[in-house]
Amino acid sequence: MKEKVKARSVPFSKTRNRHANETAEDYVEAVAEIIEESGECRVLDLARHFNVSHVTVSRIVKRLQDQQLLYSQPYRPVELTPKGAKFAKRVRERHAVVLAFLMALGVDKSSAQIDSEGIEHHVGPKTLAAMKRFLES
Amino acid sequence: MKEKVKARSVPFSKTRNRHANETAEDYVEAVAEIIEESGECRVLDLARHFNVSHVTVSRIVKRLQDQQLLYSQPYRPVELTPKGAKFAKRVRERHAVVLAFLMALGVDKSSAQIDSEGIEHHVGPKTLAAMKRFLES
DNA sequence: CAAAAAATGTAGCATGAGCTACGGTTAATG
DNA sequence: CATTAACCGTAGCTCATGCTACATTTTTTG
Repeated sequence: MKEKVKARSVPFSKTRNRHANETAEDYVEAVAEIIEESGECRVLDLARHFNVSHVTVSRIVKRLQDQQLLYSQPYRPVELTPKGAKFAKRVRERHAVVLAFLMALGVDKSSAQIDSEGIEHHVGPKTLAAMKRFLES
Repeated sequence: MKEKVKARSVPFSKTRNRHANETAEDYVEAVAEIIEESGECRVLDLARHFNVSHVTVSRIVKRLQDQQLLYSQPYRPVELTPKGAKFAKRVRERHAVVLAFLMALGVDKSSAQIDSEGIEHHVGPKTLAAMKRFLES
């Protein structure tokens, strides 16, 4: 007889959850950019953006909709909820700071673009502030 | 009327593989540190280090052994293969540079330690070189 | 406006990383 | 030296992210 599965006690320190949060940041950021560039964001736009199948995208969109970051209806474009738009704004600003910072450090644009996309998720408030100070000097 | 959104010139690598590689970096680095500090590295040392169950550790150790980065026998300490030792050296040096760099930027030690552990995995050769130049000036 | 093309959705599978429960080994110690 | 404690392995579950194959809906077009 199997026992009942107990509830998780510490949900957010673990790698799996951290990665899921990074995915949320990436998707919300991409949705905001694609809407800004082309007026609307389709599932396939995201699939091409992340170089991933549309299936992967639509499952993640569903989860982010459950988290009230995105909104979409079947066969319709993906939109940002107000919560998602605020989240996207923060993420995009942080990304812009990291990118500008790396270039100011002397990293070429191409490398800076690649590295900033990985680094941005791990830049805490203190580090972000330090990068801003550096950019202003 | 919407325009096509083209895929990024340097697309995201597949997230799952990226994460697996980060895990390899983290584990190899931790094994090297633990051996240096206490003479040997047990599965439970790693479990405590990453705040994870021993089951998770032993599965990952098994995979890294298949990749010839680690070596272990049942109920025995985990060791680095020659390949793993070289890998660990590179990873630890990069980590040290990132940590020193953040502190030199003015980030407090505690924040720098936390952020450097996330950032290190995404610091490419060009960015690493730029950080080293900064540290020397 | 019907047929073809494009876009999405669903089913079902793989792998990585997390867990608990349980059992087997090794090391400590009374 | 027999127990106990610590350590480790295996079974079997969840969830997140990948996929292909196939079904459905929307859009384009002949």
